[in-house]
Amino acid sequence: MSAQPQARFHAVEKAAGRRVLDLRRRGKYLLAPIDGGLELIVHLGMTGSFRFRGGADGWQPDPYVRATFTLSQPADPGSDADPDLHNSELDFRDVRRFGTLAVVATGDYSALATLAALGPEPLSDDFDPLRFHTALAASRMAVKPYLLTQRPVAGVGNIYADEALWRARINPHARRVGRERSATLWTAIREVLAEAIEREGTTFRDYRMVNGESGRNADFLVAYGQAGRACPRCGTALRKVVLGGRGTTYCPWCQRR
DNA sequence: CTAACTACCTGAACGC
DNA sequence: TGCGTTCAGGTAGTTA
Repeated sequence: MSAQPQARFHAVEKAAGRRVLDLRRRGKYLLAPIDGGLELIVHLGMTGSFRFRGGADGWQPDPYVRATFTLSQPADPGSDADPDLHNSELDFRDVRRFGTLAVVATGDYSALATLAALGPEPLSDDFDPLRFHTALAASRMAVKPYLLTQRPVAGVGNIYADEALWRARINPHARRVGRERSATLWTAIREVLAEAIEREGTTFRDYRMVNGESGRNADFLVAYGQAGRACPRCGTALRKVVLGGRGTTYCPWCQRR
């Protein structure tokens, strides 16, 4: 692989020539164990995407490509790798350059504090409603910024936090969330994420699938980006505030404290 | 230790 | 048209 030296790129040159052993996801992080006892970690940040060159969408690199992975034929004949990918070039495009690439010792996430403290996978059995309530009860933060820390549950960002809190009728400023409401939020998070995944993501501008297609979830957003519109439940105008430095839209009636 | 605030980047949309 | 301001899907670093 080749990459520009960047502040948010850590030891990426160590990935060159390595074989990718696996490719997994935890929250918003992509994790690829590579040989040599190493692990390649990718975070797309706000505007990152992966694109294959020369595919059906005709993608060609532009000035926002920060790294390129050149994939080679698996040396192992028994590999399940796709031989069509031989010599393919996979670009990491990232307009705002908030994305992260890092190579670390396998499982050593000490250089990435958020990953090291990452909460359970929201759609797995590890995401337990009682433990979720315990985490919310232990935090002194407002519930929405706390969700964005990735500690109570992995993978909930600004869009899905607003959507889930609206669905659960919880005020984003709330610092105490009872057991019943925690369970409602637990369900809402799983529903909101599962529906967005079913629609292949939320595209405003930069987010793309690897084949260049947009996700279809943006048209289904009820809260995020809908300030001033009528709440679909009660008709009250949705209100936008800044909370924890992030734009936050909610229904001042349904989500009253 | 937690929580709050700032920095990091570029581009699009908006007001004048 | 042009220019300045604000905002954007996120996390890492610093400070209290």
